[in-house]
Amino acid sequence: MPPRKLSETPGALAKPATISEVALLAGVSVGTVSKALNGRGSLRAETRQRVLSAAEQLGFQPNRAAVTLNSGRTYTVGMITTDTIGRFSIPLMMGAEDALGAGEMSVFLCDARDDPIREQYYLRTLLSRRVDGIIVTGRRTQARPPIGAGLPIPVVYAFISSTDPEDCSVVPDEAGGARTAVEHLLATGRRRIAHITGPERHHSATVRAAAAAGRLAEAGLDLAGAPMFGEWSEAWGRQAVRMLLGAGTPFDAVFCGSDQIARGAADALQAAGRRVPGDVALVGFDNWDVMALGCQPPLTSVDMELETLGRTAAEMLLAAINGEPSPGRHTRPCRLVIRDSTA
Amino acid sequence: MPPRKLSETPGALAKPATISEVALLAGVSVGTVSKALNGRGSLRAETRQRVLSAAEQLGFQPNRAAVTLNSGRTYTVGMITTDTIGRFSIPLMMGAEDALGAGEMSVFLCDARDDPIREQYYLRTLLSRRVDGIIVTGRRTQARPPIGAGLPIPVVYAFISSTDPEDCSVVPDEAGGARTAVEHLLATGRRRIAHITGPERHHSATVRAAAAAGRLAEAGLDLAGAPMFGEWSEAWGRQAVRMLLGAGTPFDAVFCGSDQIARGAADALQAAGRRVPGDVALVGFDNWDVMALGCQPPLTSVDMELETLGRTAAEMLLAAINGEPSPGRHTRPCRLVIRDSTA
DNA sequence: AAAATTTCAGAAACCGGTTGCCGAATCAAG
DNA sequence: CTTGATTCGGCAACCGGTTTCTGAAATTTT
Repeated sequence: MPPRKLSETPGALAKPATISEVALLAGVSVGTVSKALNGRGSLRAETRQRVLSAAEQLGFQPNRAAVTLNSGRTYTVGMITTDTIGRFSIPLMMGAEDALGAGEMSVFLCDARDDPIREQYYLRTLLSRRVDGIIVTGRRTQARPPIGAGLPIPVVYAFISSTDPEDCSVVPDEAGGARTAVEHLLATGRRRIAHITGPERHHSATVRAAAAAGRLAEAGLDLAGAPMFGEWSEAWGRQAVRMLLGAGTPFDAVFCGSDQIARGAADALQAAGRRVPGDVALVGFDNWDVMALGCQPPLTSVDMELETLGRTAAEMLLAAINGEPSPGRHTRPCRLVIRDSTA
Repeated sequence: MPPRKLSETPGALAKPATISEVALLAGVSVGTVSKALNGRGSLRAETRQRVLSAAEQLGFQPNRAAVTLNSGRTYTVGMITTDTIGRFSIPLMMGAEDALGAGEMSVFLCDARDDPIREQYYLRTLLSRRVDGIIVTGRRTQARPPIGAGLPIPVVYAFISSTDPEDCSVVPDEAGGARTAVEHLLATGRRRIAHITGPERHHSATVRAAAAAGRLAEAGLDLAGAPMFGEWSEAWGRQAVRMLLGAGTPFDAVFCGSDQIARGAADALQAAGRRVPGDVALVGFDNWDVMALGCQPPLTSVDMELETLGRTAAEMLLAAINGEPSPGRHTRPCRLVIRDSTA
């Protein structure tokens, strides 16, 4: 039998075949077709085969709307990114989409763009479409109010988390990542470690700074100078290093709150004649390939394993849909990727 | 009336209300409810109001599967990214999602990951879900074979294009962008312009290189040396500049095929003691903010306006769904963003 | 050969909405 | 007061599948 085309009339917009057309062609009733295609009931092997080839001949694909109407299941989930789709959302989404696709689930993409009105609009849309569940993601790990109360379907927060401790959230262990970074610097013999990071109002910045200082304290050490809060930009990395050099504080390593900051720091250090990693070791955060690899030398960095995080969130959502919820906040470890900037 | 919750029993997974529950509460038949909510038929104002408040009280949202079943419309489109979701796909997707959301359409996200099998799987899934249309995107502008023949629904290619000239494709005018870049360099007095770009097998690289050389020829000039094909990386940008300097070819500007290459070039130029833009002006391509703004000095760059491109593709798809297809290849202009690297 | 059992496929209800048609109630005209 | 026109809401078919129930035909048992 030759491979079937999706339509007998290429170029024309043919209507998809329905089950009754298959029934007609096979000379049976629609109920029989349904049983044959789904392996239900008891049918003669010859009948089943006749139905199967009729279905194949017509390129029959069951109308999911009709299936949904009986089963109540849509095999569909919504993914809401509370802020704009960006660098952090992508690996999350890819991991989630991959895990959901393997479970035969399709994903509705909703970009709320930091607008609560858009967010509620999307929520209503998804509920009207009777999605089986919802994944909420965002650019920041900060906790946020639940997207809705008493929803008829399970919700999982990924990267971002919900302020309701009963909600299921999957977040990276940023504190653990920061501790690992500091441990690595200590292990390579550094003792005067400075910290340059993002805005103090950002949860990630304060958590990482506190964890870094905490790990140093365990070793009987302090940060070289106070943590330097600024922005998540290369320009701030450059500026902070110049301030550090100007202040005369001795330091042999800088742990940065992001790879962008670290890259700016690397540039400013080299401009000032300090060698990396000879004079100063450098650790970044995010393991963003274009930054970490584009930097000279390539950056050691903390990877939050966002794709795994997204996958985990999706798996938890699937479990919740199947009646096995995982309430509460779940942290997942970060991974230190060692490159030349600390070699 | 107090604002309604989505459910009367927060915490529990309440089933969504159906139209017959609304009918029961309002004391009318389901047909009447449908007419009241959709403004059809002729109803007494009092009856309509009674139905509306009953619906609101129950938080009624019509089951889209049921609506789909009799209208045949799903108000849903599929978006297939042929390769991994990345830097180029994101603005495209955001633009498309925005335009579609305004048209009350929901978007299915499908990441084919460069795998033809995944691609066909997603295509079948989308057809089974009876999406109203499909947008195909990809990382490269290169033409690709149509995703399917004789499909029952319209398809629009965005950024990427189809080899079938009858298919609707929306692509950036890369050649025009390259010409504009060269024109800008000429206008600022540069005459010896080198070109560093990506792999020769990439459509984008050859098109841009040819357009740049063509525009120079119109001015009676040649490129400074042959176009340098390599990779889309900073490392290649650095290496190519060193080669250029080593060869002794005089040049006062470099037009780069990407912002990453341009940034590498900037670093290598400065390391060799050439000032940007004093000695050498630099133009990138893509206008990728983190690269163009992180670079010192900030990069002049060609913006392909991908978000607009995505929006246009979505609008063409909506038109096609409404019976007004726009067959053929549609190019959209690029925009030159001028910054300090050519000031 | 008649009765009991098993096999297999069709009829019909159902999921949750939409819509055309029809009849009851209301009102104006004769 | 009867007739005719109009308003308004219910009934039922329909969209495209799934599933239960039922009964005819085929098979086995006595």
